[in-house]
Amino acid sequence: MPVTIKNIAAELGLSVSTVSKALNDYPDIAPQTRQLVKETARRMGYRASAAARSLRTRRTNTIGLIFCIIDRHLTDPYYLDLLASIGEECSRQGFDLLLSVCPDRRLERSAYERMVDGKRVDGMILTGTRHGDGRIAYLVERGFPFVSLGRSERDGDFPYVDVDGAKGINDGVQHLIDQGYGRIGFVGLPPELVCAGHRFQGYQTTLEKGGLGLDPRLVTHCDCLTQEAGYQAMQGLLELDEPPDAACVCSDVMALGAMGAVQERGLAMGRDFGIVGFDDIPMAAQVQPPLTSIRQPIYEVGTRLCRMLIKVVEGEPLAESHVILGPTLVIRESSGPYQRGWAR
Amino acid sequence: MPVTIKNIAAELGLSVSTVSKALNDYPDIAPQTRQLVKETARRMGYRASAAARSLRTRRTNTIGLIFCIIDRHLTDPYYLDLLASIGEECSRQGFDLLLSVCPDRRLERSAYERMVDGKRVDGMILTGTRHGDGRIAYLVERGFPFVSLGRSERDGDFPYVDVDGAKGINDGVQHLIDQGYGRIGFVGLPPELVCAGHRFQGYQTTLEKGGLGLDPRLVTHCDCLTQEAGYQAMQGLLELDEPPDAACVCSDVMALGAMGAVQERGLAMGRDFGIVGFDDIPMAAQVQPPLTSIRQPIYEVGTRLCRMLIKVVEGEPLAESHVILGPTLVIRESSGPYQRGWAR
DNA sequence: CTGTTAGCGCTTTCAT
DNA sequence: ATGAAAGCGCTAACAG
Repeated sequence: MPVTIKNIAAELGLSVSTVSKALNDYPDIAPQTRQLVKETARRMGYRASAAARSLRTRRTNTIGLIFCIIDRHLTDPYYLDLLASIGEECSRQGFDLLLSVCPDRRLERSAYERMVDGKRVDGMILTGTRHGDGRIAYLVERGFPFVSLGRSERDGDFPYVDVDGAKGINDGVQHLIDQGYGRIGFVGLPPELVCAGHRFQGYQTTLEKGGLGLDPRLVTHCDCLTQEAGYQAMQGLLELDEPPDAACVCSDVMALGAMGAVQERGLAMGRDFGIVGFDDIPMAAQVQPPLTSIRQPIYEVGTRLCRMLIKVVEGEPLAESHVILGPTLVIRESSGPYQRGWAR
Repeated sequence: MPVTIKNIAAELGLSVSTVSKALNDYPDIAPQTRQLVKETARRMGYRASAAARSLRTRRTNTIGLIFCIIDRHLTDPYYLDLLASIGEECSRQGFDLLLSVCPDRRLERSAYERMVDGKRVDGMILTGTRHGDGRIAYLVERGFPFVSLGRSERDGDFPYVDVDGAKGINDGVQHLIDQGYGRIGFVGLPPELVCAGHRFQGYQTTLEKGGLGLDPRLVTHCDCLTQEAGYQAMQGLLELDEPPDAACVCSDVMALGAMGAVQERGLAMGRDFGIVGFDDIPMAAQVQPPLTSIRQPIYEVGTRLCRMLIKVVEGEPLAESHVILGPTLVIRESSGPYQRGWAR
């Protein structure tokens, strides 16, 4: 039998409203009464009913997160860190995290409706903004608080945290150029993702800056962020008449697949062929050869997203609502100095 | 302005109860009325308020999951699959998943109280049962529905799904023996975990069965499931006067660290020294040499846990409440046939 | 078949 | 400083 505010009131011969006020630190309650009530509550093992409170206050102290697992297969370790960082920050702030894993893009909309219209959460965190993102349109239309990981076309409308993908790829491509690679391919993210474009821009700009023309045949992308897709994409590049001698691959998981394709051809990774990945997942340091990768400060991203959202939910002003964090190039052996024909 | 049942009633000139019943498919409602109500609800964009409904029905349609990230550092990919499988099954069944990431064991209790006593969830999924597990005691005492991933001392009290760790380790150790390794070490899980004991038993039994005595100096464990801990543990084993020539390591993440320690000594993995890991995380297939590992059917575990819990919550009987699933040995190169002194 | 009524547990005016 | 009362949105007896 759960103990309610009413039980406490009865126990103490007080009214429920007094008890409620005491518990919530209202000023117009005698200090001793407050003390007494709080103690009794603890003694009786009282916990406010989340449903009742939320019905009354229209606040749930919960934030929502929906992962649509096709969009990036949930196996990507990237997501674990994101989740851990968001979860930890939530917990520090006394918030809960309502997570929905949606196995199909067609169910995504209704997952959002469940959370938002069903008033299960106070705010949402969006990840992986897309071009013409229906989720953003929906949330903006509803006037529902949210923050996103990633910019979009509707920049002014909402707060976001993003990682500077152009800068990241720039560093990666420049590094490949510096290592002597001259024909650098690009394996991009699914084009529907807004960040896919930023990264491509970084590629394009850096090639031009480095005096290497952009050969469109060297540009490809994956439709999902899996190793298999990376493998296929790299296969495609290697089968060209004039294949690349290096590639920037926009996710480490994809890059692992790409490395497989390269090695399968008997090319020596980091000599005949250079690869730079993106994300710097733990596995990057473990594979053979270790994968050079563009590290996202994902823990900080998650923490800041969460903090910003809670501020928005509580009606506090945001110091900065559009945050762009810098990635870091982590150099390992997959991008060693080019030694043409080393393996032959 | 959110649309409520009352608005629909007003719109249609019906009573709220009729609308409610129509929406919830009560039998005593005229088919046409039901139809009309449902249509209007959709047209007006109605979504039942989760709080109101849950206050009334005492059901939240939400299940709870708390990760205490020291117990197994959340970076372990194992957790992603578990989460994905639980999340997906939840979503299929129309349930939400309330996740709490608790950064400190001391906060664990209050995380449970928030969810359970605050009636935020209908049931809980526990992972990583421990000896004298306070969480189990608490939930049993409260009479709160839960299922656990892993057995415990209080077996009869609650439903669980577990993986047969003894069998898994048995297969792994036997495989090492078959490959010609004769001095097989053991790097165990934190001893507080119930499954740590099962796995050790598997080790012990198999050694005896194989006629190899158990040398206690070859048995060690990690206090947390990180690569670093695995590295340290293996260091310890290799520094012995008579070091092992192989080891069974109870988690792949730990095993990766262990491999590092082995290779650092100039030993050839899979020739001088054999390693078998546990979990079969994706990285296992990617490292050099690929890691032989005992695969847990983690996706099935998650799905079944979720299904069982929902049954319990809905008061349906469980066909089987104690499920033990079999692991599978996935043989790769880290446990190649022993070739003493190959590297020298 | 439909409507009336009561109340889930809590917060919040407004009186006292 | 405390209490009475209303009501958040919904469901579930019970009448009609």
